[in-house]
Amino acid sequence: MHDTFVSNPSFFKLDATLKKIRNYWQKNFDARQMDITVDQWLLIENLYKHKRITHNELARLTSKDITTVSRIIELLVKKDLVERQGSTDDRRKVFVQLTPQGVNKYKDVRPLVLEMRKTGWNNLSERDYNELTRILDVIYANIP
Amino acid sequence: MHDTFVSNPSFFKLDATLKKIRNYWQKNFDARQMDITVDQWLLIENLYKHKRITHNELARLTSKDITTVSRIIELLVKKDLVERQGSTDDRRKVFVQLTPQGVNKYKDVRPLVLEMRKTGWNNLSERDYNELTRILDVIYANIP
DNA sequence: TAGCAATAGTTGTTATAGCAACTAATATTC
DNA sequence: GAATATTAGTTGCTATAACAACTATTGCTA
Repeated sequence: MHDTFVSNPSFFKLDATLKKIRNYWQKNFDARQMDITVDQWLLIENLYKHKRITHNELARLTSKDITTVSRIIELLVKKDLVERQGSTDDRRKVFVQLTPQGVNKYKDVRPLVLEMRKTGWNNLSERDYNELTRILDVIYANIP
Repeated sequence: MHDTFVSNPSFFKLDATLKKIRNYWQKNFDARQMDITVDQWLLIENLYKHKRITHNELARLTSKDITTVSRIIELLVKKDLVERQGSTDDRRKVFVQLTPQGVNKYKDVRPLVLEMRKTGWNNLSERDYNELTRILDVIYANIP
């Protein structure tokens, strides 16, 4: 393995790309008055898909710290997009689900997200997508 | 382009991979009492390479907001790793450079960083590295 | 079954990220 | 050359990230 390869700047490149995507998403959310952040969207997306899950599961699904999830959920509850329900069989658990307004928010934002994903993948093939996925998966698995 | 491709979760995967790398780096920094954060390291690395630059240039080089750079530099100054010098020809500018302790910090941390980069690229080839770089560059360029 | 360990979640603290508003200095333009 | 625009940097604010410490509950085990 070459030294230039070992001392590669991929961390920087990953970080820069992610920041660019995140800023682009946020600017579009703001421009269309969606009144949510990118990470709030990620939680909404998962709640739409999984209907009714705990903070813990949501944290695992989104690769977020449970404290971060707890605080984002708090903001979403304040916006009436999400509601919490204590579990009856295990009273430590708190279930979370979208309110009707939360479901509407999902449906409002979703087309914009698809559009932006398309923009990001412009000039790239499905093979490129598979390559990126494969490489990131290997890196992820390499790290203890 | 397939719908599954358009609705791909690459943002999530990028985010998850970057978090894993960042946490791994931070844990190793902490374990060896390096007393810096990952982003502080990124600034130190750039300051070592460029010797004496302004906040603005540092922000551009690291893809960070200038306010973020300003605050990280503040922390590094408190640790005596970095010193600021007002420019004489343009008194708006502030030049930043490593102190001797800052240079020592770079030399202390550098081998660990190379080791961790190697770990991340385990089971991957130089071709994979070039593919990742290419794909991320295209995504970056796609986004307005 | 009493004591201890593990789990779910919250709160406090520090760091990074980005926007807006601000100061100070320099550049532009009429 | 004076008014205006632009640029470099700081400060205030809100959001996300991660760790530590904490409460409440549940599970395990001697």
